[in-house]
Amino acid sequence: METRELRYFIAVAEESHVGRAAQRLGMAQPPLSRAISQLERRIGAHLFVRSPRGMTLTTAGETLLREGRAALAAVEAAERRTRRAIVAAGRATVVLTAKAGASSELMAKLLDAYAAEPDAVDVEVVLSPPGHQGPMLRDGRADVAILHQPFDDLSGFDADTLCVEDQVLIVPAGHPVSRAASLTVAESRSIPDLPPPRWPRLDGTYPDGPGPELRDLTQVLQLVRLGRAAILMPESARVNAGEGLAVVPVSDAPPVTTVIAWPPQSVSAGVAGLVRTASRLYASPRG
Amino acid sequence: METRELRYFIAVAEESHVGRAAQRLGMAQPPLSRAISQLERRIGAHLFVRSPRGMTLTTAGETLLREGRAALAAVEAAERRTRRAIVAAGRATVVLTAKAGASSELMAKLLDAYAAEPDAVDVEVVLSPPGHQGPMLRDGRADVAILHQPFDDLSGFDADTLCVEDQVLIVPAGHPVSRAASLTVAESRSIPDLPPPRWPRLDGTYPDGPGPELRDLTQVLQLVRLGRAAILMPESARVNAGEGLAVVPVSDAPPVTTVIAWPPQSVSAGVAGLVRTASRLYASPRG
DNA sequence: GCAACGCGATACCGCGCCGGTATCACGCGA
DNA sequence: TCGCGTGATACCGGCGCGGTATCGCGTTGC
Repeated sequence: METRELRYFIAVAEESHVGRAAQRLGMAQPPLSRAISQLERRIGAHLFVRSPRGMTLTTAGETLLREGRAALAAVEAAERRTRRAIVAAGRATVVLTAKAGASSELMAKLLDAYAAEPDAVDVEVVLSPPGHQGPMLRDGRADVAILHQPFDDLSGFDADTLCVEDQVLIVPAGHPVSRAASLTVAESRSIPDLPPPRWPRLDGTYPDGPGPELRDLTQVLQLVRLGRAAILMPESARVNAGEGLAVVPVSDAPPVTTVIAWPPQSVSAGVAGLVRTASRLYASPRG
Repeated sequence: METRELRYFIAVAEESHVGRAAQRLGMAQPPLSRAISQLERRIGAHLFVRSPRGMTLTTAGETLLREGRAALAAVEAAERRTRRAIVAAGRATVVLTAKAGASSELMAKLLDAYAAEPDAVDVEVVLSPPGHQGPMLRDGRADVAILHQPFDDLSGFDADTLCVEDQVLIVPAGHPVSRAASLTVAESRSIPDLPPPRWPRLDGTYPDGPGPELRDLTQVLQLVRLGRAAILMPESARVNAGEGLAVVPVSDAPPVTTVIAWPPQSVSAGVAGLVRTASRLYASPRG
């Protein structure tokens, strides 16, 4: 199977409509229709059931969609990382991605310690909204990531645990809720004038809701200070908090585990060194 | 990048020689040469350094070889699993692979328990030599596997622990070594007339050495009875041992952990059910 | 009940790309 | 210096991809 066929199949499967898929792929409908038929003939299975309303996946088709997405991501990851492996000024580079604004103290310590290593390579840090790190690691935009359990999906990655923390609700100082002894997660989500902020989805759009649209931690702390939002965060965020903020314990919030994760088939010297440094600093290997 | 290009690249990288790679691919040398040049131009990096002795990988090339092998395996896995997902007689099938002959009691229990589930699908069991299970899971010849730490590479798989056992050396009854109170691994490998057996590599060939060539546990136990070999195995193998065999503890052999493993992007209903049953029976999830 | 619409499939065509043969350029060893 | 082995280039033929035009068919609307 060629990646071209896989791309075509995924487009049709996602659109459930050959015409729209063709449009998305920038081609005409008939060749796409034919390509899908050829793929079905080569695989030896019907991938879609045709109806006058469009195309629906069969069981085999669902399998190919699930597996094919991962496979296509792997191919694109291989290409991206190869392109990035071109030695720039005699020195390779590693791309590390993390939640924007979070765990800044931990990351500063890690990067400083790694930079002091004799064989350290340059580390490019890419900060992105929560939940975007896993996909970046999977499709090769990053080589190594700081992830957070239980929020991020670690499946397919190797990982070392860096730290475990409880979560607290950060609210504007002086707000009535700041005097509460403790809250539940459900309560923290339904404070009338302090809606939880909204983070962008993978495609960059935002879910509906009353909360403000955000991209990083600086923005959210500013909004909390302005009395426009409340946010559930690991305790360590308190050190960045400063004036104008108060902290309320949340009784039933799960503890959050910060890990350093990497795709196992992608251990360049840079990634290995970075992980080794992290393990040395935080010493509690897992994977 | 197309999988055709990836296959060509991997062949040339592995052969370090365009001509031999072309022969292996069943094509002439010039188009392969051109395809590699095109790939390099499209990626924007030199993947090989050309010498009059052949082709050597650059750093970028090494990255593409490492990542590309995994990516190609993922594509082939997608295709194989799709082909297998064709509903056969109204019933899907799951392929489970395990070391030939080993852990038969555990597997029998697992398969019986699963077959009793209301929504169980057919399970095809594929027994293969030690070390072949991981690759089969990676390239889609199997959906779920019984693996053994620390021998098998679990990276990229999700897994649940089933049991942990110590290892013992199985020797012919009456052999002088059977009267030893305990041995080290090094000692167990160097008993003059009882060489460790040889298992096939992934390509089916055997490493050099004095020991007999084997493919499954039945063969090895027979050979041990005949006084031709000694083998290091988990304790549970004793139950299959029967007459003519003796067991010697091995002091420094690492304990072996039996796990059920599966590729995270490939959780069909059958795999999920099988894993659920295994966890229920052995209850010690690992992630 | 019939016409119009929307869906995917088919027919046909042209061109680009892939793979083939023949040959070249070049470094190395005899 | 010549021959050998390496990969690269030149050129050609055919397959396959993608394009336009059109069909078959089921659904929907009046």
